[in-house]
Amino acid sequence: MKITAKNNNIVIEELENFTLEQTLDCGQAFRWQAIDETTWHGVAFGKYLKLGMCENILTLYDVSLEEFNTVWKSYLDLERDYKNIISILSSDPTLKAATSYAGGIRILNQEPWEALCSFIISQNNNIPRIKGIITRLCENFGEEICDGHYSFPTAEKIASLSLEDLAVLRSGFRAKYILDAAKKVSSGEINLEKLKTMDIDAARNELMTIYGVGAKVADCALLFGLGHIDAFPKDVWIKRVMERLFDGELPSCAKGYSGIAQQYLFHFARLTKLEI
DNA sequence: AGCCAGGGTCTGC
DNA sequence: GCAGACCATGGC
Repeated sequence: MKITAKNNNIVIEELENFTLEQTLDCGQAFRWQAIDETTWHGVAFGKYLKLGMCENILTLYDVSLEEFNTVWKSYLDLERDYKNIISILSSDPTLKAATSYAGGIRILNQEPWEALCSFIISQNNNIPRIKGIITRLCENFGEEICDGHYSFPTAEKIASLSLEDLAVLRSGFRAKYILDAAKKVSSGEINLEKLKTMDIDAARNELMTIYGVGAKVADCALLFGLGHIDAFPKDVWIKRVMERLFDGELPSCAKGYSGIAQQYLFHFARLTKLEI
């Protein structure tokens, strides 16, 4: 991986195990849109980003080296050695097959509150509708960053709202869960930053004190927002995978990387519908 | 048209 | 501890 700054852009060459479509549209984040075949844009950490990829060259448009180093390098998980992880996972034939379908996925390091709130919305829901609800959440209660692009609203902002205010989301029974999470986070009753360094089981237990947060939603927050790379969220697809392909348990080679394995398997399962 | 969706809570055994 | 009803909404 070779990083250079030119013409207000950041250009990353020799980047392997990364594709925009798989990373930005694999169901781990819900706010990225394709502009054309090679270009995507969206908002994270309150900043708008447009990025494009041709061959194995990634370009982040209109980004300073400082912004890249402090925000996007970590967000896109560019420093993790996925090549090595894939080779470790590949000692199991099923995981190897999954990585061959989904080898361009990176686990995004999202903002803790955005990840938690997004996956509360995700429960018993489908990805297109999740995206719609989150779009309305940001457009109604976030800040406009540049034309038509909004930040994810803070927990404080949402905590100041009522259930009636949230009706515009059309999020159904999830609205009361969103409110409770926002209140617990904004009051400091739950300190998301602290959960990053906490033992994963203790952190999960704290998250599950939120009304409407069970093990699966908690594990998504841990994996996608709190840096717990060994969290293993079990949604309906992963449950099918575990039953049909693994006899209930992940192979031992996935130890320490179960979150990454999980995302490869999720993408693989949805893509193939397990009709394999 | 009806099943399903990156589930969780509550109730009743 | 565990199965089953129920929860809102809309994508396909």
